[in-house]
Amino acid sequence: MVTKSAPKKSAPSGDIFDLIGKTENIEEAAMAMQAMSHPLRIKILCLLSSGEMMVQEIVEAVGTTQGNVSQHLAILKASAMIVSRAEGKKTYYWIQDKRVVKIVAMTRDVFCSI
Amino acid sequence: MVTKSAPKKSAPSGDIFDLIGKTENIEEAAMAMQAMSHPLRIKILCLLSSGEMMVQEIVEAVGTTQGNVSQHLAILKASAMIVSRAEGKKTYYWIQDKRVVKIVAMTRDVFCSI
DNA sequence: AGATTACATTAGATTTTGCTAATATTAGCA
DNA sequence: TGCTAATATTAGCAAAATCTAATGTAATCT
Repeated sequence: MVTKSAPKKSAPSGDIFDLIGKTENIEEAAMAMQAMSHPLRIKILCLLSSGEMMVQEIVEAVGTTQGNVSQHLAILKASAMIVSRAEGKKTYYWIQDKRVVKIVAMTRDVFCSI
Repeated sequence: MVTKSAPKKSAPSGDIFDLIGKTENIEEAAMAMQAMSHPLRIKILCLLSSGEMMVQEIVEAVGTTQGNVSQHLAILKASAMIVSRAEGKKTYYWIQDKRVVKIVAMTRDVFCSI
């Protein structure tokens, strides 16, 4: 995840299409997409779109085992989709960059028919 | 891919975040993400972002075998990322819904550091 | 300290994905 | 018709992803 405190893109215009056509970063983009390309992980991202949650809450919301949820949370965290904070026995996860939510929402908007 | 000739979303406000929180369509969104989550397929989408191309052009641009490119094109087409038109021996592929390009561009923008 | 709660990690089996190499198909041309 | 060009499809294998079930770890409580 790139913080926007300093300009990072090659073209400074701010146009989101600036990167298209370049062949750099393709691998990173593919890895990010892959982190999002699982129903359970998308569900977790949607849950976290309204704020932070602890693991047990996520487990109850998605309906699978705690171990499995931890695995998926680890994948999302490794790709910088989410961040976490430990508080006693509990760990809270949340989405730092709201653009992640926007990417998921756009994808649902474009590809889902309901 | 949902054409926008009629309202399809549950809330008519047009807000892209309307879908977040709902659990429908998660599978479809995950499948769409998965179709995009390969470096070669992202590269193809970026190539097609500036207009249609025939297979041989794509093969030359991405540097792999023709069979492999056809396989990836088939995956993109099956998920409605791209469409195609046969013209004699040639087949042209293109992106119909520019929001696909936007999703890819946003992902690169958010997750790539250059 | 011992028990419990909340979470992370691991191993192993299964499924899916992706590549290569070969073959099929279809259109146009000599 | 036979040949070539453009693309699609298939089989088989290697690698990656995913799940289940079990175990590890650290914090809290009695």
